Amino acid sequence: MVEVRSIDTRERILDTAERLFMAHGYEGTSMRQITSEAAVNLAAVNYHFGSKESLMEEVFRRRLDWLSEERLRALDEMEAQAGDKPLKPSQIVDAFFGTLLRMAEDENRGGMNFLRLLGRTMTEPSEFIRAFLAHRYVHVMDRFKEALFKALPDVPKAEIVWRFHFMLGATSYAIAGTDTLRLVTDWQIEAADKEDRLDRLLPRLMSFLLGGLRAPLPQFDTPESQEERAAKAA
Amino acid sequence: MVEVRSIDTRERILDTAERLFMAHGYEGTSMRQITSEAAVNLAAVNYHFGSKESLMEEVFRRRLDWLSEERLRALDEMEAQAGDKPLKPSQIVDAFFGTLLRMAEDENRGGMNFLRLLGRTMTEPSEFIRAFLAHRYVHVMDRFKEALFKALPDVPKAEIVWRFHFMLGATSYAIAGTDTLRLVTDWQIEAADKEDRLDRLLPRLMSFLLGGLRAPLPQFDTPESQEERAAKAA
DNA sequence: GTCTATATCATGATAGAC
DNA sequence: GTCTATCATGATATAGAC
Repeated sequence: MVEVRSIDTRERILDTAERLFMAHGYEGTSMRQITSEAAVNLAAVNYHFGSKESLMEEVFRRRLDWLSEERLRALDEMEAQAGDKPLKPSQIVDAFFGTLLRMAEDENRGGMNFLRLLGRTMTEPSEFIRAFLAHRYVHVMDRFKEALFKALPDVPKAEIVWRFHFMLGATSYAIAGTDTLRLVTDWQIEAADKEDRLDRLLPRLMSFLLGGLRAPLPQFDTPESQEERAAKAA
Repeated sequence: MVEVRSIDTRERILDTAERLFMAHGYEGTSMRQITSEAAVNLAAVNYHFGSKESLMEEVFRRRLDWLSEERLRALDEMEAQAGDKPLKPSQIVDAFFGTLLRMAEDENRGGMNFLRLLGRTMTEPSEFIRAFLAHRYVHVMDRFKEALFKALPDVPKAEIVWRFHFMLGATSYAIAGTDTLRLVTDWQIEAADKEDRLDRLLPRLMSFLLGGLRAPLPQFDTPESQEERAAKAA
Protein backbone atom coordinates (compact mmCIF):
# COMPACT_ATOMS: atom_id res chain seq x y z
CA MET A 1 0.00 0.00 0.00
CA VAL A 2 1.50 3.28 -1.11
CA GLU A 3 -0.23 5.50 1.43
CA VAL A 4 -3.82 4.35 1.52
CA ARG A 5 -4.83 7.58 3.18
CA SER A 6 -4.65 9.42 -0.14
CA ILE A 7 -7.54 7.33 -1.48
CA ASP A 8 -9.58 8.28 1.55
CA THR A 9 -8.68 11.89 1.03
CA ARG A 10 -9.72 11.80 -2.60
CA GLU A 11 -13.03 10.15 -1.86
CA ARG A 12 -13.70 12.36 1.11
CA ILE A 13 -13.20 15.42 -1.07
CA LEU A 14 -15.56 14.04 -3.70
CA ASP A 15 -18.24 13.18 -1.15
CA THR A 16 -18.06 16.58 0.50
CA ALA A 17 -17.97 18.43 -2.81
CA GLU A 18 -21.00 16.51 -4.02
CA ARG A 19 -22.94 17.51 -0.94
CA LEU A 20 -21.89 21.15 -0.95
CA PHE A 21 -22.30 21.67 -4.70
CA MET A 22 -25.81 20.40 -4.21
CA ALA A 23 -26.50 22.65 -1.25
CA HIS A 24 -24.99 25.90 -2.53
CA GLY A 25 -24.34 25.42 -6.22
CA TYR A 26 -21.00 25.33 -7.98
CA GLU A 27 -20.25 29.03 -7.86
CA GLY A 28 -21.64 29.27 -4.35
CA THR A 29 -19.26 26.67 -2.94
CA SER A 30 -15.67 27.61 -2.14
CA MET A 31 -12.75 25.25 -2.01
CA ARG A 32 -12.21 26.40 1.55
CA GLN A 33 -15.64 25.10 2.51
CA ILE A 34 -14.97 21.80 0.80
CA THR A 35 -11.55 21.17 2.27
CA SER A 36 -12.53 22.34 5.71
CA GLU A 37 -15.64 20.13 5.89
CA ALA A 38 -13.76 17.21 4.41
CA ALA A 39 -11.03 17.78 7.00
CA VAL A 40 -8.28 17.89 4.41
CA ASN A 41 -5.80 20.56 3.53
CA LEU A 42 -6.75 23.37 1.23
CA ALA A 43 -4.05 22.35 -1.24
CA ALA A 44 -5.38 18.79 -1.51
CA VAL A 45 -8.01 19.64 -4.10
CA ASN A 46 -5.52 21.05 -6.51
CA TYR A 47 -3.16 18.18 -5.87
CA HIS A 48 -5.75 15.47 -6.56
CA PHE A 49 -7.90 17.11 -9.21
CA GLY A 50 -5.95 20.04 -10.60
CA SER A 51 -8.67 22.63 -10.32
CA LYS A 52 -12.14 23.29 -9.02
CA GLU A 53 -13.64 22.65 -12.45
CA SER A 54 -11.94 19.29 -12.76
CA LEU A 55 -13.22 18.41 -9.31
CA MET A 56 -16.75 19.15 -10.43
CA GLU A 57 -16.32 17.00 -13.52
CA GLU A 58 -15.01 14.15 -11.44
CA VAL A 59 -18.00 14.43 -9.08
CA PHE A 60 -20.25 13.73 -12.05
CA ARG A 61 -18.05 11.20 -13.81
CA ARG A 62 -17.91 9.01 -10.72
CA ARG A 63 -21.68 8.58 -10.69
CA LEU A 64 -22.70 8.95 -14.31
CA ASP A 65 -20.31 6.44 -15.84
CA TRP A 66 -22.00 3.79 -13.76
CA LEU A 67 -25.51 5.10 -14.43
CA SER A 68 -24.92 5.18 -18.17
CA GLU A 69 -23.81 1.59 -18.22
CA GLU A 70 -26.84 0.53 -16.20
CA ARG A 71 -29.16 2.36 -18.56
CA LEU A 72 -27.64 0.82 -21.65
CA ARG A 73 -27.58 -2.63 -20.05
CA ALA A 74 -31.29 -2.38 -19.21
CA LEU A 75 -32.08 -1.34 -22.76
CA ASP A 76 -29.91 -4.08 -24.30
CA GLU A 77 -31.59 -6.73 -22.18
CA MET A 78 -35.06 -5.62 -23.14
CA GLU A 79 -34.23 -5.49 -26.81
CA ALA A 80 -32.66 -8.94 -26.68
CA GLN A 81 -35.79 -10.34 -25.04
CA ALA A 82 -38.13 -8.60 -27.44
CA GLY A 83 -36.40 -10.00 -30.49
CA ASP A 84 -37.98 -8.43 -33.55
CA LYS A 85 -40.89 -6.83 -31.76
CA PRO A 86 -40.52 -3.12 -30.91
CA LEU A 87 -40.20 -2.22 -27.25
CA LYS A 88 -43.08 -0.65 -25.38
CA PRO A 89 -42.52 3.03 -24.60
CA SER A 90 -42.98 2.26 -20.92
CA GLN A 91 -40.02 -0.10 -21.05
CA ILE A 92 -37.76 2.53 -22.57
CA VAL A 93 -38.90 5.18 -20.14
CA ASP A 94 -38.27 2.83 -17.26
CA ALA A 95 -34.80 1.91 -18.51
CA PHE A 96 -33.89 5.58 -18.61
CA PHE A 97 -35.79 7.29 -15.81
CA GLY A 98 -36.49 4.28 -13.64
CA THR A 99 -32.81 3.38 -13.53
CA LEU A 100 -32.08 6.97 -12.55
CA LEU A 101 -34.59 7.08 -9.73
CA ARG A 102 -33.65 3.70 -8.37
CA MET A 103 -30.14 5.13 -8.01
CA ALA A 104 -31.56 7.37 -5.29
CA GLU A 105 -32.10 4.34 -3.08
CA ASP A 106 -28.41 3.43 -3.17
CA GLU A 107 -26.50 5.67 -0.81
CA ASN A 108 -23.23 4.20 -2.09
CA ARG A 109 -23.97 5.69 -5.45
CA GLY A 110 -24.72 9.15 -4.17
CA GLY A 111 -28.36 8.57 -3.31
CA MET A 112 -30.85 11.37 -3.46
CA ASN A 113 -28.24 14.05 -2.99
CA PHE A 114 -26.46 13.32 -6.24
CA LEU A 115 -29.73 13.05 -8.13
CA ARG A 116 -30.75 16.46 -6.91
CA LEU A 117 -27.37 17.86 -7.90
CA LEU A 118 -27.80 16.36 -11.34
CA GLY A 119 -31.28 17.81 -11.70
CA ARG A 120 -30.02 21.21 -10.74
CA THR A 121 -27.05 21.15 -13.04
CA MET A 122 -29.25 20.52 -16.05
CA THR A 123 -30.58 24.06 -15.78
CA GLU A 124 -27.59 25.70 -14.14
CA PRO A 125 -25.51 28.19 -15.99
CA SER A 126 -22.12 26.52 -15.57
CA GLU A 127 -21.39 26.14 -19.22
CA PHE A 128 -18.34 24.00 -18.76
CA ILE A 129 -20.12 21.22 -16.91
CA ARG A 130 -23.05 21.05 -19.30
CA ALA A 131 -20.60 20.88 -22.18
CA PHE A 132 -18.75 18.11 -20.39
CA LEU A 133 -21.93 16.09 -19.86
CA ALA A 134 -23.14 16.64 -23.42
CA HIS A 135 -19.87 15.33 -24.82
CA ARG A 136 -19.37 12.42 -22.52
CA TYR A 137 -22.82 10.86 -22.57
CA VAL A 138 -24.12 11.73 -26.01
CA HIS A 139 -24.01 8.07 -27.04
CA VAL A 140 -26.45 7.13 -24.29
CA MET A 141 -28.90 9.81 -25.32
CA ASP A 142 -28.65 8.71 -28.94
CA ARG A 143 -29.35 5.08 -28.12
CA PHE A 144 -32.50 6.00 -26.20
CA LYS A 145 -33.63 8.42 -28.86
CA GLU A 146 -33.35 5.68 -31.48
CA ALA A 147 -35.23 3.24 -29.27
CA LEU A 148 -38.09 5.72 -28.90
CA PHE A 149 -38.16 6.33 -32.65
CA LYS A 150 -38.64 2.59 -33.22
CA ALA A 151 -41.21 2.23 -30.46
CA LEU A 152 -43.30 5.13 -31.76
CA PRO A 153 -43.06 4.93 -35.55
CA ASP A 154 -46.15 7.05 -36.09
CA VAL A 155 -44.90 10.02 -34.06
CA PRO A 156 -42.68 12.51 -35.90
CA LYS A 157 -39.09 12.31 -34.72
CA ALA A 158 -38.94 15.99 -33.86
CA GLU A 159 -41.93 15.51 -31.62
CA ILE A 160 -40.28 12.62 -29.81
CA VAL A 161 -37.15 14.65 -29.20
CA TRP A 162 -39.19 17.47 -27.73
CA ARG A 163 -41.09 15.11 -25.50
CA PHE A 164 -37.90 13.45 -24.35
CA HIS A 165 -36.78 16.91 -23.41
CA PHE A 166 -39.99 17.59 -21.49
CA MET A 167 -39.59 14.28 -19.67
CA LEU A 168 -36.06 15.21 -18.66
CA GLY A 169 -37.37 18.48 -17.30
CA ALA A 170 -40.20 17.01 -15.29
CA THR A 171 -37.81 14.49 -13.80
CA SER A 172 -34.95 16.87 -13.05
CA TYR A 173 -37.31 19.25 -11.39
CA ALA A 174 -39.12 16.57 -9.43
CA ILE A 175 -35.81 15.37 -8.09
CA ALA A 176 -34.12 18.71 -7.57
CA GLY A 177 -37.10 20.17 -5.79
CA THR A 178 -37.70 17.63 -3.08
CA ASP A 179 -37.92 20.60 -0.77
CA THR A 180 -39.18 23.08 -3.33
CA LEU A 181 -42.52 21.35 -3.16
CA ARG A 182 -43.51 24.05 -0.70
CA LEU A 183 -43.67 26.37 -3.65
CA VAL A 184 -46.69 24.56 -5.01
CA THR A 185 -48.32 23.56 -1.81
CA ASP A 186 -48.27 24.55 1.79
CA TRP A 187 -49.87 21.45 3.13
CA GLN A 188 -47.57 18.57 3.78
CA ILE A 189 -47.60 15.94 1.12
CA GLU A 190 -49.27 13.00 2.76
CA ALA A 191 -46.29 10.69 2.82
CA ALA A 192 -45.07 10.23 6.36
CA ASP A 193 -41.43 9.35 5.80
CA LYS A 194 -38.85 10.01 3.13
CA GLU A 195 -38.65 6.36 2.09
CA ASP A 196 -42.31 6.25 1.28
CA ARG A 197 -42.15 9.45 -0.70
CA LEU A 198 -39.33 8.05 -2.80
CA ASP A 199 -41.14 4.73 -3.33
CA ARG A 200 -44.14 6.55 -4.66
CA LEU A 201 -42.30 9.12 -6.73
CA LEU A 202 -41.33 6.59 -9.38
CA PRO A 203 -44.84 5.28 -10.20
CA ARG A 204 -46.21 8.81 -10.02
CA LEU A 205 -43.59 10.18 -12.33
CA MET A 206 -43.84 7.24 -14.73
CA SER A 207 -47.58 7.75 -15.13
CA PHE A 208 -47.08 11.40 -15.87
CA LEU A 209 -44.20 10.88 -18.29
CA LEU A 210 -45.97 8.17 -20.25
CA GLY A 211 -49.15 10.23 -20.39
CA GLY A 212 -47.17 13.07 -21.87
CA LEU A 213 -45.15 10.91 -24.23
CA ARG A 214 -48.28 9.32 -25.68
CA ALA A 215 -50.46 12.42 -25.71
CA PRO A 216 -52.32 13.39 -28.88
CA LEU A 217 -50.10 15.30 -31.27
CA PRO A 218 -50.35 19.08 -31.21
CA GLN A 219 -52.00 20.84 -34.13
CA PHE A 220 -49.71 23.27 -35.89
CA ASP A 221 -50.42 25.61 -38.69
CA THR A 222 -50.94 23.66 -41.88
CA PRO A 223 -49.17 24.89 -45.02
CA GLU A 224 -52.55 26.26 -46.07
CA SER A 225 -53.02 28.35 -42.96
CA GLN A 226 -49.46 29.57 -43.34
CA GLU A 227 -50.29 30.73 -46.85
CA GLU A 228 -53.34 32.45 -45.50
CA ARG A 229 -51.23 34.28 -42.99
CA ALA A 230 -48.72 35.25 -45.65
CA ALA A 231 -51.53 36.50 -47.83
CA LYS A 232 -52.85 38.62 -45.00
CA ALA A 233 -49.44 40.09 -44.30
CA ALA A 234 -48.97 41.00 -47.95
CA MET B 1 -38.52 66.24 -12.94
CA VAL B 2 -36.15 65.52 -10.07
CA GLU B 3 -33.31 64.06 -12.08
CA VAL B 4 -34.91 61.72 -14.57
CA ARG B 5 -31.57 60.05 -15.16
CA SER B 6 -31.94 58.11 -11.93
CA ILE B 7 -34.92 56.25 -13.37
CA ASP B 8 -32.90 55.30 -16.38
CA THR B 9 -30.09 54.17 -14.15
CA ARG B 10 -32.38 52.00 -12.09
CA GLU B 11 -33.96 50.38 -15.13
CA ARG B 12 -30.63 49.94 -16.84
CA ILE B 13 -29.27 48.14 -13.82
CA LEU B 14 -32.32 45.87 -13.72
CA ASP B 15 -32.10 45.06 -17.42
CA THR B 16 -28.41 44.28 -17.25
CA ALA B 17 -28.74 42.26 -14.06
CA GLU B 18 -31.55 40.22 -15.59
CA ARG B 19 -29.41 39.36 -18.56
CA LEU B 20 -26.27 38.56 -16.59
CA PHE B 21 -28.02 36.57 -13.87
CA MET B 22 -29.46 34.50 -16.66
CA ALA B 23 -26.13 34.03 -18.39
CA HIS B 24 -23.93 33.29 -15.37
CA GLY B 25 -26.23 32.65 -12.46
CA TYR B 26 -26.64 34.73 -9.33
CA GLU B 27 -23.44 33.68 -7.60
CA GLY B 28 -21.56 33.78 -10.88
CA THR B 29 -22.40 37.42 -11.56
CA SER B 30 -20.54 40.19 -9.78
CA MET B 31 -21.82 43.66 -9.12
CA ARG B 32 -18.82 44.98 -10.99
CA GLN B 33 -19.91 43.14 -14.12
CA ILE B 34 -23.41 44.51 -13.77
CA THR B 35 -22.46 48.11 -13.17
CA SER B 36 -19.77 48.11 -15.81
CA GLU B 37 -22.04 46.67 -18.51
CA ALA B 38 -24.88 48.94 -17.46
CA ALA B 39 -22.44 51.87 -17.62
CA VAL B 40 -23.31 53.06 -14.14
CA ASN B 41 -21.18 53.53 -11.09
CA LEU B 42 -20.40 50.62 -8.83
CA ALA B 43 -22.06 52.31 -5.89
CA ALA B 44 -25.33 52.75 -7.78
CA VAL B 45 -26.59 49.26 -7.04
CA ASN B 46 -26.30 49.73 -3.33
CA TYR B 47 -27.80 53.17 -3.59
CA HIS B 48 -30.86 52.06 -5.55
CA PHE B 49 -31.42 48.57 -4.17
CA GLY B 50 -29.47 48.28 -0.97
CA SER B 51 -27.76 45.01 -1.72
CA LYS B 52 -27.15 42.40 -4.37
CA GLU B 53 -29.87 40.19 -2.91
CA SER B 54 -32.43 42.96 -3.01
CA LEU B 55 -31.46 43.64 -6.60
CA MET B 56 -32.17 40.03 -7.48
CA GLU B 57 -35.54 40.19 -5.76
CA GLU B 58 -36.43 43.33 -7.67
CA VAL B 59 -35.46 41.68 -10.95
CA PHE B 60 -38.12 39.07 -10.27
CA ARG B 61 -40.71 41.33 -8.71
CA ARG B 62 -40.73 43.61 -11.74
CA ARG B 63 -41.79 40.76 -14.02
CA LEU B 64 -43.72 38.43 -11.77
CA ASP B 65 -46.12 40.91 -10.25
CA TRP B 66 -47.43 41.54 -13.74
CA LEU B 67 -47.44 37.86 -14.69
CA SER B 68 -49.32 36.89 -11.55
CA GLU B 69 -52.04 39.42 -12.25
CA GLU B 70 -52.37 38.20 -15.83
CA ARG B 71 -52.65 34.62 -14.68
CA LEU B 72 -55.32 35.40 -12.13
CA ARG B 73 -57.18 37.63 -14.57
CA ALA B 74 -57.26 34.82 -17.16
CA LEU B 75 -58.57 32.40 -14.57
CA ASP B 76 -61.19 34.82 -13.26
CA GLU B 77 -62.50 35.47 -16.76
CA MET B 78 -62.82 31.81 -17.55
CA GLU B 79 -64.59 31.05 -14.31
CA ALA B 80 -66.98 33.93 -14.84
CA GLN B 81 -67.82 32.66 -18.30
CA ALA B 82 -68.21 29.07 -17.17
CA GLY B 83 -70.67 29.97 -14.46
CA ASP B 84 -71.44 26.84 -12.48
CA LYS B 85 -69.73 24.41 -14.81
CA PRO B 86 -66.21 23.33 -13.85
CA LEU B 87 -63.38 24.55 -16.06
CA LYS B 88 -61.65 22.21 -18.47
CA PRO B 89 -58.13 21.27 -17.35
CA SER B 90 -56.82 22.62 -20.63
CA GLN B 91 -58.20 26.05 -19.77
CA ILE B 92 -56.47 26.11 -16.41
CA VAL B 93 -53.21 24.88 -17.86
CA ASP B 94 -53.37 27.54 -20.53
CA ALA B 95 -54.12 30.30 -18.03
CA PHE B 96 -51.03 29.31 -16.07
CA PHE B 97 -48.47 28.05 -18.56
CA GLY B 98 -49.85 29.67 -21.70
CA THR B 99 -49.76 33.09 -20.07
CA LEU B 100 -46.18 32.41 -19.04
CA LEU B 101 -45.01 31.39 -22.49
CA ARG B 102 -46.80 34.20 -24.23
CA MET B 103 -44.76 36.52 -22.02
CA ALA B 104 -41.71 35.40 -23.98
CA GLU B 105 -43.01 37.16 -27.04
CA ASP B 106 -43.07 40.50 -25.27
CA GLU B 107 -39.58 41.93 -25.12
CA ASN B 108 -40.84 44.75 -22.92
CA ARG B 109 -41.66 42.20 -20.26
CA GLY B 110 -38.29 40.49 -20.33
CA GLY B 111 -39.00 38.17 -23.20
CA MET B 112 -37.31 34.82 -23.44
CA ASN B 113 -34.38 35.88 -21.31
CA PHE B 114 -36.43 36.44 -18.20
CA LEU B 115 -38.34 33.20 -18.73
CA ARG B 116 -35.10 31.29 -18.91
CA LEU B 117 -33.87 33.01 -15.77
CA LEU B 118 -37.07 32.03 -14.03
CA GLY B 119 -36.79 28.43 -15.18
CA ARG B 120 -33.27 28.27 -13.90
CA THR B 121 -34.02 29.82 -10.57
CA MET B 122 -36.63 27.20 -9.81
CA THR B 123 -33.91 24.62 -9.40
CA GLU B 124 -31.10 26.90 -8.36
CA PRO B 125 -29.70 26.77 -4.89
CA SER B 126 -30.13 30.41 -3.92
CA GLU B 127 -32.31 29.80 -0.94
CA PHE B 128 -33.19 33.42 -0.39
CA ILE B 129 -34.75 33.93 -3.79
CA ARG B 130 -36.78 30.75 -3.72
CA ALA B 131 -38.05 31.69 -0.30
CA PHE B 132 -38.94 35.12 -1.63
CA LEU B 133 -40.89 33.68 -4.56
CA ALA B 134 -42.66 31.11 -2.41
CA HIS B 135 -43.85 33.83 -0.02
CA ARG B 136 -44.82 36.44 -2.54
CA TYR B 137 -46.78 34.34 -5.01
CA VAL B 138 -48.24 31.61 -2.85
CA HIS B 139 -51.76 32.99 -3.37
CA VAL B 140 -51.46 32.48 -7.14
CA MET B 141 -50.35 28.89 -6.73
CA ASP B 142 -53.20 28.26 -4.32
CA ARG B 143 -55.82 29.64 -6.68
CA PHE B 144 -54.64 27.40 -9.50
CA LYS B 145 -54.38 24.39 -7.25
CA GLU B 146 -57.99 24.89 -6.17
CA ALA B 147 -59.10 25.31 -9.76
CA LEU B 148 -57.48 22.02 -10.69
CA PHE B 149 -59.08 20.28 -7.72
CA LYS B 150 -62.50 21.38 -8.96
CA ALA B 151 -61.79 20.50 -12.57
CA LEU B 152 -60.57 17.02 -11.68
CA PRO B 153 -62.79 15.89 -8.80
CA ASP B 154 -61.99 12.21 -9.32
CA VAL B 155 -58.22 12.62 -9.04
CA PRO B 156 -56.79 12.59 -5.51
CA LYS B 157 -55.59 16.03 -4.47
CA ALA B 158 -52.11 14.81 -3.64
CA GLU B 159 -51.83 13.43 -7.14
CA ILE B 160 -52.84 16.75 -8.66
CA VAL B 161 -50.23 18.59 -6.63
CA TRP B 162 -47.54 16.21 -7.79
CA ARG B 163 -48.60 16.58 -11.39
CA PHE B 164 -48.68 20.35 -11.09
CA HIS B 165 -45.14 20.03 -9.89
CA PHE B 166 -44.16 17.83 -12.83
CA MET B 167 -45.73 20.34 -15.20
CA LEU B 168 -43.72 23.15 -13.65
CA GLY B 169 -40.60 21.10 -14.16
CA ALA B 170 -41.23 20.24 -17.77
CA THR B 171 -41.96 23.89 -18.49
CA SER B 172 -39.04 25.37 -16.56
CA TYR B 173 -36.67 23.00 -18.24
CA ALA B 174 -38.11 23.51 -21.69
CA ILE B 175 -37.67 27.23 -21.28
CA ALA B 176 -34.35 27.27 -19.47
CA GLY B 177 -32.77 24.88 -21.92
CA THR B 178 -33.48 26.56 -25.20
CA ASP B 179 -29.84 25.94 -25.97
CA THR B 180 -29.47 22.84 -23.85
CA LEU B 181 -31.42 20.94 -26.45
CA ARG B 182 -28.08 19.83 -27.80
CA LEU B 183 -27.89 17.54 -24.83
CA VAL B 184 -30.70 15.40 -26.16
CA THR B 185 -30.07 15.75 -29.83
CA ASP B 186 -27.24 16.69 -32.09
CA TRP B 187 -29.34 17.31 -35.13
CA GLN B 188 -30.88 20.70 -35.46
CA ILE B 189 -34.49 20.88 -34.45
CA GLU B 190 -36.27 21.45 -37.72
CA ALA B 191 -37.50 24.94 -36.96
CA ALA B 192 -35.70 27.47 -39.10
CA ASP B 193 -35.98 30.58 -36.99
CA LYS B 194 -36.40 31.38 -33.33
CA GLU B 195 -39.87 32.81 -33.81
CA ASP B 196 -41.11 29.59 -35.28
CA ARG B 197 -39.59 27.55 -32.50
CA LEU B 198 -41.34 29.68 -29.92
CA ASP B 199 -44.65 29.55 -31.77
CA ARG B 200 -44.54 25.80 -31.77
CA LEU B 201 -43.26 25.33 -28.25
CA LEU B 202 -46.58 26.28 -26.69
CA PRO B 203 -48.80 23.73 -28.49
CA ARG B 204 -46.13 21.09 -28.08
CA LEU B 205 -45.77 21.73 -24.41
CA MET B 206 -49.52 21.97 -23.86
CA SER B 207 -50.09 18.57 -25.45
CA PHE B 208 -47.46 17.04 -23.25
CA LEU B 209 -48.65 18.70 -20.05
CA LEU B 210 -52.26 17.76 -20.59
CA GLY B 211 -51.32 14.20 -21.48
CA GLY B 212 -49.44 13.95 -18.22
CA LEU B 213 -52.09 15.69 -16.16
CA ARG B 214 -54.81 13.34 -17.40
CA ALA B 215 -52.75 10.16 -17.43
CA PRO B 216 -54.11 7.03 -15.72
CA LEU B 217 -53.45 7.06 -12.01
CA PRO B 218 -50.40 5.16 -10.79
CA GLN B 219 -50.88 1.92 -8.90
CA PHE B 220 -49.44 1.97 -5.41
CA ASP B 221 -49.16 -0.78 -2.91
CA THR B 222 -52.55 -1.59 -1.45
CA PRO B 223 -52.78 -2.07 2.32
CA GLU B 224 -52.96 -5.80 1.58
CA SER B 225 -49.72 -5.88 -0.38
CA GLN B 226 -48.10 -3.85 2.38
CA GLU B 227 -49.19 -6.49 4.89
CA GLU B 228 -47.78 -9.14 2.61
CA ARG B 229 -44.47 -7.37 2.54
CA ALA B 230 -44.47 -6.95 6.29
CA ALA B 231 -45.25 -10.63 6.70
CA LYS B 232 -42.34 -11.53 4.46
CA ALA B 233 -39.98 -9.31 6.37
CA ALA B 234 -40.99 -10.88 9.66
C1' DG C 1 1.61 12.87 -0.46
C1' DT C 2 0.64 16.31 2.73
C1' DC C 3 1.19 20.43 4.85
C1' DT C 4 2.05 25.74 5.86
C1' DA C 5 2.37 29.93 4.15
C1' DT C 6 1.48 33.07 0.87
C1' DA C 7 0.81 35.30 -3.77
C1' DT C 8 -2.55 37.53 -6.39
C1' DC C 9 -6.74 39.05 -7.33
C1' DA C 10 -11.93 39.79 -7.09
C1' DT C 11 -15.72 40.32 -4.15
C1' DG C 12 -19.73 43.12 -1.71
C1' DA C 13 -20.20 47.12 0.74
C1' DT C 14 -19.47 51.86 2.47
C1' DA C 15 -17.65 56.61 3.70
C1' DG C 16 -17.46 61.01 2.28
C1' DA C 17 -16.45 64.65 -1.37
C1' DC C 18 -19.05 66.91 -4.85
C1' DG D 1 -27.71 61.15 -7.17
C1' DT D 2 -23.24 60.21 -8.50
C1' DC D 3 -18.58 59.74 -7.94
C1' DT D 4 -13.69 58.07 -6.09
C1' DA D 5 -11.28 55.68 -2.93
C1' DT D 6 -10.92 52.16 0.13
C1' DC D 7 -12.04 48.47 3.56
C1' DA D 8 -12.39 43.83 5.00
C1' DT D 9 -13.00 39.56 3.38
C1' DG D 10 -12.70 35.59 0.77
C1' DA D 11 -11.51 33.52 -3.66
C1' DT D 12 -8.28 30.08 -6.52
C1' DA D 13 -3.94 28.59 -6.99
C1' DT D 14 0.98 27.61 -6.01
C1' DA D 15 5.85 27.42 -3.98
C1' DG D 16 8.48 24.98 -1.13
C1' DA D 17 9.40 22.64 3.52
C1' DC D 18 8.80 18.17 5.44
